[in-house]
Amino acid sequence: MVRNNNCKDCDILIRSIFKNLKEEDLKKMNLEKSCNIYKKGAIVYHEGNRMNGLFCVNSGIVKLYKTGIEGKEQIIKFARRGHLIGYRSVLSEELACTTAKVIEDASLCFIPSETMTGLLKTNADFSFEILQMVCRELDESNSFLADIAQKSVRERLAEVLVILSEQFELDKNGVLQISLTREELANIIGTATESVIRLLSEFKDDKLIELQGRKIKIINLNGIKKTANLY
Amino acid sequence: MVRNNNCKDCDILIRSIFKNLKEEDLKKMNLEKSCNIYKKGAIVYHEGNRMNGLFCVNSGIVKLYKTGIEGKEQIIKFARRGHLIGYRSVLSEELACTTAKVIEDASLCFIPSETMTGLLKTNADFSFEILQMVCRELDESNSFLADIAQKSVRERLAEVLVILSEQFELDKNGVLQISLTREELANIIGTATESVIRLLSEFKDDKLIELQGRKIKIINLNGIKKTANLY
DNA sequence: CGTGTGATTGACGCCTGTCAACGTCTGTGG
DNA sequence: CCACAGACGTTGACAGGCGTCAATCACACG
Repeated sequence: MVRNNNCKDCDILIRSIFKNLKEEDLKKMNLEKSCNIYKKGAIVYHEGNRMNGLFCVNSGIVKLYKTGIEGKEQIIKFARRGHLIGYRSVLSEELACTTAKVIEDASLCFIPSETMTGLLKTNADFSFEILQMVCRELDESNSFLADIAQKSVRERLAEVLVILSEQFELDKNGVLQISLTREELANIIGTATESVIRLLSEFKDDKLIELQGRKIKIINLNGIKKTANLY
Repeated sequence: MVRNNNCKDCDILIRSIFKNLKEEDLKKMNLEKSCNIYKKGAIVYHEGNRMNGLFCVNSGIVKLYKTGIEGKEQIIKFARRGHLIGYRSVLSEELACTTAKVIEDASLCFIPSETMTGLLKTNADFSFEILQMVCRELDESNSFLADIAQKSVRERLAEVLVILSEQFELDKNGVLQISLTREELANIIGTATESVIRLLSEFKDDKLIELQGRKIKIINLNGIKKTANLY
């Protein structure tokens, strides 16, 4: 199932990282890209794959993770509307170092390596934009590293709730708009599933959240921030 | 104390990240940069500082760290010959997110922001080179994140020994060519100083290493890799 | 020789991972 | 419509890894 939207009409391309593309760049990109629908559970690419392009997320959510000891997955990031995925391998010309799995039906645009590198070579503003994006990700990664290394599991879980509610917003009832299994929550912060379960129900007892299956309702965000040790 | 070496004669500039600079770029850089000596213990820049340039390490070792809970430092990286530091803040136009402290007398070249951004705007190859560097760092950070999150303190310490012996080589006797306090080792892997001390002496008992003060002699690298759970 | 920083060691106990059993829900096939 | 399998969630028991606290030692420096 292939949908070739016109890049000129794509508000993601126009606004975000691609906002510095000129008319002719957009035209070229439009011809060379291709847009696909991915169902929940689909693997976009696997760790170790040779990549010949990168993806831009139109809609849906894609989970990026590394496979660690004994197959345990370490979640690196949830990519959503406007995010690029797989660019690292294209740019550093290495094999994919993460796996990308769809956790909410997604529409992704595929941009071939040559298109990307062509843009980078000819458009300094675009290039700088990408550079800034990678720098921001680098800082996020380092910050999270420090948290994982220094905080208790309890603090980390609370912090993840804060981060997720910033990234995915809450609906009118305060329910977090991303649905994760307890195991996935555990794989973000590097702990056991059972620990997540126990801590979540402690948070519930503390009136910080309410739980209805995978739905997490944020009741007391400041309280959560406090238990996360964030100022 | 200022030393203005000529960039043309600097083998770091010629070889590494700057290898794609043209004659005229080098000349310009030579005029605009300045080279300083920093003594052990000196702070190059502080977390939160506004940066108006970045540094290239000529010699010595600079420790980059973030300050976390209750002032506990989380070491992100040891920068050495040929490495750039402080570039992230310059590129993403944000305040410094790490502190850079000299742990071995160092000579650093300061490159003003405008010089750097000028090069990025006009030299696509250079720009791409920088992009690749940041991508590599990003992957390193993510990989280390996964390790910290999933491995035991024992495994992490062993892994750090492996990484350090790759980055800083061993002298003819197998002694690691970087001198760190137990606390610094602890601050790399996110544990308590006492744990590092105990584990190091266990490693010694297991004939993996020998200790003479801060000197760590690697005896059985494969054994260390095994306890680090690396293949 | 006093002071300070770093290294060591021991005691203690909590946090957290592991194992196991069981409950719940959903989808599938008979 | 029911039975069953499989994935996920929950709870309890238990041990041990690792953090914390405190005391002591080693060494360098003014």
